[in-house]
Amino acid sequence: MSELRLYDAMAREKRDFVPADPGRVTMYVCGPTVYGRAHVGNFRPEVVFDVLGRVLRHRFGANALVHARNITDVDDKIMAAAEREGVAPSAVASRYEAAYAEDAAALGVVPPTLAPRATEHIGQMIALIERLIAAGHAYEAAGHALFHVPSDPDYGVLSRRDREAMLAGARVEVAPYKRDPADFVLWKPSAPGVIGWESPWGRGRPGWHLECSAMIGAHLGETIDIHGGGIDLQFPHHENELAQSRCAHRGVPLARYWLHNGFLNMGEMAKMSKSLGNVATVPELLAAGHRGETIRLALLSAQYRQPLAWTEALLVQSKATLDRLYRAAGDAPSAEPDAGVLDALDDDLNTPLALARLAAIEDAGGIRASAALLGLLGGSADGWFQGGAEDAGAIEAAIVARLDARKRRDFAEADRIRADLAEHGILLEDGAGGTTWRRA
RNA sequence: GGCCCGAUGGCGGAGUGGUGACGCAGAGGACUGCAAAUCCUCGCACGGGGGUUCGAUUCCCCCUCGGGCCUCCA
Repeated sequence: MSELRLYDAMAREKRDFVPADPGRVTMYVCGPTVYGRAHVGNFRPEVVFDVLGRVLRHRFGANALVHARNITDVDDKIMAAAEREGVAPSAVASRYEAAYAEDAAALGVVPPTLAPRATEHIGQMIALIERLIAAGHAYEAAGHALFHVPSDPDYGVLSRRDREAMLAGARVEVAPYKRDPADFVLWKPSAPGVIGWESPWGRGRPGWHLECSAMIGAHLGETIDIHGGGIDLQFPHHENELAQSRCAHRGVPLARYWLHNGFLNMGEMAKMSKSLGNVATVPELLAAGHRGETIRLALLSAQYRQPLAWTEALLVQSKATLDRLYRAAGDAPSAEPDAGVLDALDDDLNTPLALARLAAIEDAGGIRASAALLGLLGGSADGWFQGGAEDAGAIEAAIVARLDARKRRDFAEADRIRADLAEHGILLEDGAGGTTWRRA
């Protein structure tokens, strides 16, 4: 077996993946702020780290992985949405948390081991701030608690930001109560009537970066193996998270490997969406006739760090690829995964190469087992080709009528029946064992 | 403006200092009443300009274009 190698943003190179404890591999991926329906791009990390989870379980054992993905359920955008709708922020949060789970499930994502919510860890967050203040890394000012960036000589190691350049390019006015322009909020005051919790610094709510540090500490430990998220989160979110945790934990690093997925390039879709006044969400894509597994394959068609051009054509192509794979896999039970596919995934999750090798596998059981590492081909071939079609009985009847016509050599009638079915999205195939049908 | 990443055939996308995977689409053939599926064959692409080198798509520099970040966007 080859070594699993992952590109670590901290080292800026691929490194052999060696967990601190092979019996308990810990992975934390930044999850959604639940203020609205997430679009497909939001699910790239979800699918990518789901594949990584599958690879890790294959390598270290089915129960060896602890995979946490947070839900940010307190945030100004949630409050704004609640305000608009005249409902409680918790109502907005729980609605979109459910929607997120539903969309992720449609893409074949295994629910993470843990899905902690920010609002359920306020106590831990307050305790973390107190530790930071006691250690001289944070201070209180005007009802806020702030992290003092100059107190941390290692600040910036992850994103390698040049402090001067950062300040020069700052687009946002510096709040007057900050001791240093780079200081960031750990806790901020809540006005009466809006969501908030009592704290040593008055009634308020946590800053964005704090929850991840607190929940990682509470559920996974001081140092985790893998920390993941979108490339946009590298700075400031992960940098700040890292600084908070390291400073609160005597300099112990927060994560051993930092992974960031690239963005979907929404060029064409964005244009399409713009004219429709919305963005491409999973339910919209499903309603347009694309299946979750098709969307999943499309999301895996580029290596996760690369940008991926997201287009309608990509979905059409992904569907055709699945047709072929399901046909090749048939009803074979899962066997052993292919070494070539494993090697490709071991090389920093090279999913396009894995897909290429998957296409070359001869043995059906090997196809299924290998596809399972990618979270594909989870269903039966019949389910893929015929599932969801309405009125299978009528289709069967039409097939019988067509066979009868063919026996009479009335090919005009036979072709008319076939064309009629095709108009309803049903394709016929005359094989050696008789005529079968499938959805277009 | 600063920092960072990307640019490969019609499309998606691997990979590499020395004859450029794979998939989808397309073309031709076999098969079929005709199709579909399957099998065989084919298309000969590394953004532009310099440089290093015996040789660059691969390394270096510049340019162009696209994307990300620059305090709460996956």
